[in-house]
Amino acid sequence: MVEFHAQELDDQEKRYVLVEFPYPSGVGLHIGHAFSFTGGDVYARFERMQGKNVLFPMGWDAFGLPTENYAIRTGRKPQDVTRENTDMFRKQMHELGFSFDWEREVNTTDPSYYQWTQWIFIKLVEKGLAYKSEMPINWCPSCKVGLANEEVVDGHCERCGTQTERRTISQWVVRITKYADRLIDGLEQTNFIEKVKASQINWIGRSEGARIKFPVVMPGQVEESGENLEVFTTRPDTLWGCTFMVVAPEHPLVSKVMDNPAVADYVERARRKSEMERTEQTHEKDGVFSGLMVRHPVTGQELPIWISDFVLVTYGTGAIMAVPAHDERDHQFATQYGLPIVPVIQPEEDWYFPNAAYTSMAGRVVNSGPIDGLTPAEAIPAAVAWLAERGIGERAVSYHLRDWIFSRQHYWGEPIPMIYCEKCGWQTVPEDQLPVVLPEVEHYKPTDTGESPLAAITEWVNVACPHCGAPARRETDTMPNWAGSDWYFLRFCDPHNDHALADMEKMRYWMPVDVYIGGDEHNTLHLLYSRFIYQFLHDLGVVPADKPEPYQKRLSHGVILGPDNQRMSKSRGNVIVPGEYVEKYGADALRTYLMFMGPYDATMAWNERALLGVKRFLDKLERFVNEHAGQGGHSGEGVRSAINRMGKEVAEDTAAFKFNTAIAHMMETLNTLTALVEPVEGQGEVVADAELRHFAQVIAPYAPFISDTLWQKVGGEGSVHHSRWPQYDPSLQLEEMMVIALQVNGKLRGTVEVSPLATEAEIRAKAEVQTGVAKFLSQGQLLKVIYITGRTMNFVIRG
RNA sequence: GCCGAAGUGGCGGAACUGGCAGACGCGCACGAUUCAAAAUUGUGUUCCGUGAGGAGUGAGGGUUCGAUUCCCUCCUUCGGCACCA
Repeated sequence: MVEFHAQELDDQEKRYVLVEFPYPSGVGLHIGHAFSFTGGDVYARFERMQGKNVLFPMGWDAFGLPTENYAIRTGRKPQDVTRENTDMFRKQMHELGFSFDWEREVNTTDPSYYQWTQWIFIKLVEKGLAYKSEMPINWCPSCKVGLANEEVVDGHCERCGTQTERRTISQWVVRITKYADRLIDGLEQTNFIEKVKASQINWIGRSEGARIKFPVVMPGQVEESGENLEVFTTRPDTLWGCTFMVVAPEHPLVSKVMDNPAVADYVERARRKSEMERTEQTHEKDGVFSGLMVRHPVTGQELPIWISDFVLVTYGTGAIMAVPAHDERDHQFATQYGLPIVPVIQPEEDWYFPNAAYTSMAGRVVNSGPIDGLTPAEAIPAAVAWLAERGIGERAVSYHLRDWIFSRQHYWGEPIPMIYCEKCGWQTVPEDQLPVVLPEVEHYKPTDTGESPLAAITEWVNVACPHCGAPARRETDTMPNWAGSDWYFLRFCDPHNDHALADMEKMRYWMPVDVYIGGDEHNTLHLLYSRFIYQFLHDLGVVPADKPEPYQKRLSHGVILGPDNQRMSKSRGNVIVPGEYVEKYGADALRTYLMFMGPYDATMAWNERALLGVKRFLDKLERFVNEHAGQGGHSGEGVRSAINRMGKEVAEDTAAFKFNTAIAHMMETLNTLTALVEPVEGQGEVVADAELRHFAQVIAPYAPFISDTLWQKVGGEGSVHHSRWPQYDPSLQLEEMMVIALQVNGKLRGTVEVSPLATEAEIRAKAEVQTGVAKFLSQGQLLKVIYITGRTMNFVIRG
């Protein structure tokens, strides 16, 4: 098999083609891998044949729970399991003919790799972007382990199915929210498809509005306590319609009234509710009056503060001003507890407020002092300005995006390179002591305390404080799965560097990734996290200053369903394993079929009959080449023009990732050739080796194995994969006749065959005598004739 | 609810910036080859109609000589987010 390596700092044009590196699971490559990698491989091979210097790397995102679980279950070392799995994946990738540059293979579990993952974390700490905080986690009482959100399925532990609960433990948190605006703005410099941009923007969830202070009045008192309840709202124009306040059960103010048994009871019930129940949209809003009041900062009215878990402590300030006339949730709550509803927007249509909230932005503001008469859109900035002048409120922005919990209580991940000293607090591990190597041990079972299994390894945990030398302890949590994949595209530029994550000049040459192929499931989190880390590294000055974004283009490949049109799963028994089909039909047939199934980004069902059809095509091509190889002489005109056109069409489609139509063109061309060589009155057209070589080249990216065999059979030198794509010759197409569609009043009435050199008048003369057309022309008055070059002639008549 | 994508034969899907709708493949039908079957191979295959012809790209309107393509109104499906104030 031919090997492929990217050239270092070459003066050729570069192309960095990246497919998401896989998690090497124990079951081997699945069909989804085969599908997405084949797309990347076809494109990479095609670009090489266009003369580009292509970087098409592969590696392993090998930290992760399945390996850890498997290791725990079987008592084996995750390191060994990973090695076996990656060996299997690599072998299967070879069988499928993927042209990865294996000299650049990386593995996130390799200490020489995660040294730099740890280095990035240290930089985050140094820049104040990572901090330790008490954060709630999902806890599985059966596995005795903290779970990441993605490990909780419908409120249950992904591994054992036990219902999870929430616990609060101290964790490392990364301030991704600081980059929220940059992560939105940076999208403008990419050409991701709309879907991907939208999901990123959606996830960040930026909303503009105001923060407003409401002075708190303690129970039984008339005077304000001096304390303020601050709320965030996107509708400051409705402030005058606020009739009560609601705070989340976890809001600090609530602790002051916990001696109220009704409050204590409600807070306890809310705490026990699972995340599922709390976010269930349909669940009834219940709450409890706190006994506290606020003074409306504008009207001076006293308003009650309620406690309810429909208000989230994690968003805004954890407290809201309720405007039941103009917010559905507030309306529902007010109706339930008989709280007043005061409209302050006059709707354009009839509206009966006790029935529903009027949330539209159409209408006029009323009963609102300084902003009366304005439309809500005008009133929002006016209200903010008015409040700001009086020190009551100010413009504010809020995000759905939350800071990123970076700790995992697992063994099989990158150790977080931090040391805790009683005297000095948290210290980063000095850079020259990186990597902090994950110790290989016999027992890496989870502990009862919720700590990572690493906590049990005292000889590893106990260490001198890097600052004062006193006895200290290592952080025993590890990093999340995302950590290693946040920056791997940089490492591919320079995978063996031991002084830096990658050499600046090499990154300058290769970055950004030109095309990044991956699944929809990574369009939000992985893409956001890795863009954030890249932007952070950009601020550090360790990646090229003129490249603010890591990925130029993002392509999300589709999904292959089982033959039953359902998602593949073991339980359904509809799983398709690529290896089986490589054996049965060959890698070329499987690859070509996968690319032929439909658009690259579509969801499509597996169909073995259709695969057989592709196999038939390849066999037919092989037979055709064998029959015609070494004939000598020159190909006929029809043959030359068909092959010439195919080269152009396949190139255009492949470059645009329209693999299905590219293959259709090849099939069509083979059908044409078969017809052309058929003897008509004695002699069919000749097919010379030169044209057969072109065919081998054009199919080479799709069917790398047989194309090379065919190439050599028809006199190709070396490997077809090192050859240059056949040149398109426009002059060959000039000899072909054109078929012009003839219309009368836009309806097809016939066709006429003309030379490409024919003038409009000549075509018209031929067309007018065409029976289908002539019939109509004689019946009516000709108004005008519209000719679209090379396509249509339309006769507009009346009568 | 918000955001995004998409509705074309029996099926997967083609159709460049408005210009022959159904390329290519699957399936199906009939034929060739075969003792027979498989494999291979030929022809046909949007629907209605014997035919001339007519209808037709989710539904309804519009613009245009001409609309799968552009505009408006609606319907449906899929995907993401969602008590986010």
